[in-house]
Amino acid sequence: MKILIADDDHDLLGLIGFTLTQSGFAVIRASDGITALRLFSQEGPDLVLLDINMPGANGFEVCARIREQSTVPVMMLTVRGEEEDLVKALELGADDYLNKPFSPRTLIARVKALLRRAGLEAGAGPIAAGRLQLDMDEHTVRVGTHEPVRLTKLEARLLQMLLAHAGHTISSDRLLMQVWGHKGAGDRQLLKQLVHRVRQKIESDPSVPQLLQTAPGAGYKLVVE
Amino acid sequence: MKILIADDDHDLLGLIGFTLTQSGFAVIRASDGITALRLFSQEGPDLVLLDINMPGANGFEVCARIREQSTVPVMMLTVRGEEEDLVKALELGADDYLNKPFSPRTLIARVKALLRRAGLEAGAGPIAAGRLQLDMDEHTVRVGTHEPVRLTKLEARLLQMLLAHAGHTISSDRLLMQVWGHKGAGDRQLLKQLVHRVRQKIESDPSVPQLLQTAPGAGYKLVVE
DNA sequence: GCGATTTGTTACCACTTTATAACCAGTCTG
DNA sequence: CAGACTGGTTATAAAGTGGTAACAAATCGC
Repeated sequence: MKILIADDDHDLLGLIGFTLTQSGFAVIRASDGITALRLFSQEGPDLVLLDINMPGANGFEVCARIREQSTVPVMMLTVRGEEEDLVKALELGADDYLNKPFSPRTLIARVKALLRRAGLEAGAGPIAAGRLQLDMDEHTVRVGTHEPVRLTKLEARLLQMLLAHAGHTISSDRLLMQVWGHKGAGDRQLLKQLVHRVRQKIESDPSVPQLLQTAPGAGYKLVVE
Repeated sequence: MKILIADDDHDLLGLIGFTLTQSGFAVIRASDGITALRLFSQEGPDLVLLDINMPGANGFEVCARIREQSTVPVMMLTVRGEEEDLVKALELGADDYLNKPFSPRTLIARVKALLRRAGLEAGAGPIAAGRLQLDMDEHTVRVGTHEPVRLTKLEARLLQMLLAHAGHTISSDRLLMQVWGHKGAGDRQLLKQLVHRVRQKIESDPSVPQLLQTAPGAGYKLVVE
């Protein structure tokens, strides 16, 4: 599990890096925003820790840029009391924040919680629910005993979200956010299309969905018998 | 999602209550510490907002008592600069704090972030009162052992409000405000219609309401035996 | 760079939900 | 008692939602 840390405070960078390494994470360090963005594209980390005050490009800019291309979990490091910064960060799509100063214990707990929420903790191997088996590595689903079906990136991500909460309805807004990131918020058409395409692939009769059902006015859910 | 607010400043209590209600939370209000603790046991809220300075029992005491029996997320309202208070609150088990004064936008952002962190944002399951079971995720109600009935957004919202204060009459004005927001205020027809439609769905004989009853001249209430 | 795949955009239709209006019966009030 | 008001009902118009198709734009693999 790779984590990118960006902070211009060298001591803090060292401390955070050490703490995370001790807990078994692979750590990538950046001491300014530009470097952070370069390393992000280059390394594709599973989680990003951003200080707001940085030279080069500040935390907001980096967060916004990352959100343009990815839905990776982002945690911001904030200075206690800077309310405006905090709200701005959350609205830009940051998933959580951590007030400085913080204890290593807190850091680990929050990082783990965030990874868990993003459904990334388990890692390898296919996830299953009911008659569905999703393999995120191969980008395939298998329905019952049928042959595995190839999925596109977005289709896989949608199914991942639905599968992670199998049996429960997930709101359209939430799906939009999780699949497309911050930018996609509000565009229902995207979701309509994606659902349509996924149904073509996994339903035996796409016009009468048995697995990926609509909860009118609410969202979609994966039915597991 | 139920939130308990405790603050002795009546104006602030009103503002916070209104803000949260607008965002779809069910709000329980207390203006002193003793009341807060009583309502906590009684209502079992999903998040607690505590002012530190309160008559009865102050925020610290309330927070400590709550922590004896629950791990519910607690957010403290603090006065900027009172570092001592802040540290004490966090040591007592508060999960976050908010400096006064704060904007409604900040409040919402922080409350949501805290709920997210606590892993409560998604399906906290259906809320129940009497023979009614309301599932806000799926937008359905179940009356007794009948099949669940689908609700529209507004219907669900109305029932959420009534259910959150089951057994108590809620004034028409308040319902209008909470379901439609600012703009709907004053239009009784909207509410008449909505009540009518909800009764068609949940009452066995809609012309003789057993559950959603009228309090003439006052408002409506949900009867729980 | 080229063809194939994937993703985004626009449009249309059927259907549901919400808003608006009108009518009726009962109650309250001067 | 008349007139104003309230709440319930019905009918209809306006707005919104979800499914589908066709096509354009972007991206990927070679």
